[in-house]
Amino acid sequence: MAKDTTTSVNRKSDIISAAIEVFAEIGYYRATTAQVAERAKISQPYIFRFFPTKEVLLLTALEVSWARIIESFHQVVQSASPDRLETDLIIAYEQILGEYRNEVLLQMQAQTIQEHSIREAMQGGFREVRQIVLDAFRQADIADPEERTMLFLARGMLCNISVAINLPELMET
Amino acid sequence: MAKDTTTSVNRKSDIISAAIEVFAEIGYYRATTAQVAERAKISQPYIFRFFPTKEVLLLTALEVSWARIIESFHQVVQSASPDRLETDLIIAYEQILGEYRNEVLLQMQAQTIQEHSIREAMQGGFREVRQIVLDAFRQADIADPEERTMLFLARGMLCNISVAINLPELMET
DNA sequence: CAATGAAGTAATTGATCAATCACTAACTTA
DNA sequence: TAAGTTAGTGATTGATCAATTACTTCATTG
Repeated sequence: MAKDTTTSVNRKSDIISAAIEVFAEIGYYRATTAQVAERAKISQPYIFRFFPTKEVLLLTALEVSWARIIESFHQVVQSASPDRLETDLIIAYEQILGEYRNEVLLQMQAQTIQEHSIREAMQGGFREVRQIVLDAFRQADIADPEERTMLFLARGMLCNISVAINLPELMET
Repeated sequence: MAKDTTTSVNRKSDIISAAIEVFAEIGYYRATTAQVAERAKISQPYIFRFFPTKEVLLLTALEVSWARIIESFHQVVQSASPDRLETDLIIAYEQILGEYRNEVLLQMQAQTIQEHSIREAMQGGFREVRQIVLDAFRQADIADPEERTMLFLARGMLCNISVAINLPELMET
């Protein structure tokens, strides 16, 4: 059978992509499942064939966004030379911020969502990213790797805010 | 006339305080005006005698939270010696995070709210805090004041996240 | 071709919520 | 004391939304 280009290969990933966009643009609580469905070009009830609740959809979207950062950092750490390590990690993160801005905006929202499953996903994501960076800094014999890791993450979070509220001077040096 | 301790001196500030708590705990969009009213010990409709909309209430709460940080930083800058400046600013911010955690959580939420008035309040708050710190660093002849200001703000934002998602290792060095 | 199942939707529901309305009770002042 | 003002509430409303139900359409297969 020839591939039908009018039909998506994977409806579930369509819904996740739509949810990332709509949740990021409108806010998780204010966004409606009808808006997600419209973006994914399906009917609103069909979302619930793939996700039992709106919250599980958010959780899945969050996991996708963390996986992208973690995978990207793993690749940098594998291939970068020790003296380019931090620079290349910064470049990788800036690329994610440019190409997957909505995933970062979603993570920012999730920082203040109190639901247990969301909190766990955020803790897990931050913990893993921190560990990857810290291990890489140690491997590269960078001095004071804990502080350098903290400052790397801190700059990243300020960069997020600078993008989110459109205030570039926050990152000026 | 003797002060009636069963009656609040200022209902409006009661409502703002209640809103900061409820919005921070539950999330602005998910929190209801009825919950704010309950916390402020008034009826739900009475909120709308003081604030035309829920959004204006959020805006007012945000302005209160920024004013607290700005005032505190102004005091530190006025009284601190140049070599204690950054340390004292950090102490001041940590005290705010301890005593007025909810105001910081509210600001974190507002970072991803797109409404124009909220966005403006966030830009204005960040701009003013950055300017206070930058001016103080320059006055104290701190080297590379722009970068030091950026790193000061960055550490603050990571500290916010560390508190919000309860992951203290994010700030370990 | 009848039966099965996959893919999808229209219509509905029950709950929730911001905002309004209509009202009362207690003060204040001329 | 009558008239007006301030402080406040109960009841309602119109809109919105997550989730469910009951259905349709179409392709496959025995």
